[in-house]
Amino acid sequence: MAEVLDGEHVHLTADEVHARAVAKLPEISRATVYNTLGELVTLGEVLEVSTDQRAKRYDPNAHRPHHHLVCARCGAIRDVHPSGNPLADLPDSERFGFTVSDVEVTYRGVCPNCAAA
Amino acid sequence: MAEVLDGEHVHLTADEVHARAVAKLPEISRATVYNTLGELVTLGEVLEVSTDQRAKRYDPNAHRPHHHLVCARCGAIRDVHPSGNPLADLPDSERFGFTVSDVEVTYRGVCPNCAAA
DNA sequence: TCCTACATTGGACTCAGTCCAAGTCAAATG
DNA sequence: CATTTGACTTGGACTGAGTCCAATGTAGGA
Repeated sequence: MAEVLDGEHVHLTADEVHARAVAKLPEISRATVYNTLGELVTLGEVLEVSTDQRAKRYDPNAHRPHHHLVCARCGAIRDVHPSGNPLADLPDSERFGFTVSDVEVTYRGVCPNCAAA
Repeated sequence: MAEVLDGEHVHLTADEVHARAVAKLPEISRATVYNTLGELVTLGEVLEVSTDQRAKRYDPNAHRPHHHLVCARCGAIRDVHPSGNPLADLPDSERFGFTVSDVEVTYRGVCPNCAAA
């Protein structure tokens, strides 16, 4: 089942993952897809991305740290590798006692497609 | 109705906003709260924050640019003002033709409360 | 006073995600 | 080989957040 996501450099919703899974295992249920995605997420194999859209998206590219560029109109997502490490930009005085383990940077804008339309 | 959010430096869900609104205008409906929140968002008076939780949260502090520190356990949110400007860290070559207008940085970690528990 | 325009209501609806009892299968055991 | 056990899967019901819309209420203008 993991193969469904593998090699895809796109960011699918759970339903899209389900649709693809069905192509290979016609009997597979949504519950199983959610279970498996959940596992993959806790294993760190896959990343959950919550955009402004309703549905979460799943990012198979969990191994290379990267950020996301989201189109505010159509919701398209691109991976992006900025320079700089925003974690370093957060001084202790701004941590309020939190144990900060992760940063997630989301750039918002309008993609070329939507800008043209 | 805007007053409900005003002065609150917390990040309420729409339902919490509704609950507070009811305290002042007992007849107010959820639909109205969503309408008003939507307007405030497009006016730029209020910020929508999507965490990993299911419900979006609304941030009344839209005027000072800031980022968020989210507790992965309890979902608590704190405003945070890091140094540095991550927009500048995104070279043109990583913009893929997008018109990038905004960055949103979310630090994830565990808050002191949850760490203690 | 009556009309019109518009915001508000409440309730039905959608959609993503979760839950759970029942079913299925395969490996382990007798 | 037959049976038990345990883990995985199923499908369908359920929940919670958000949206939609027809009906109602209200304010202001003629």
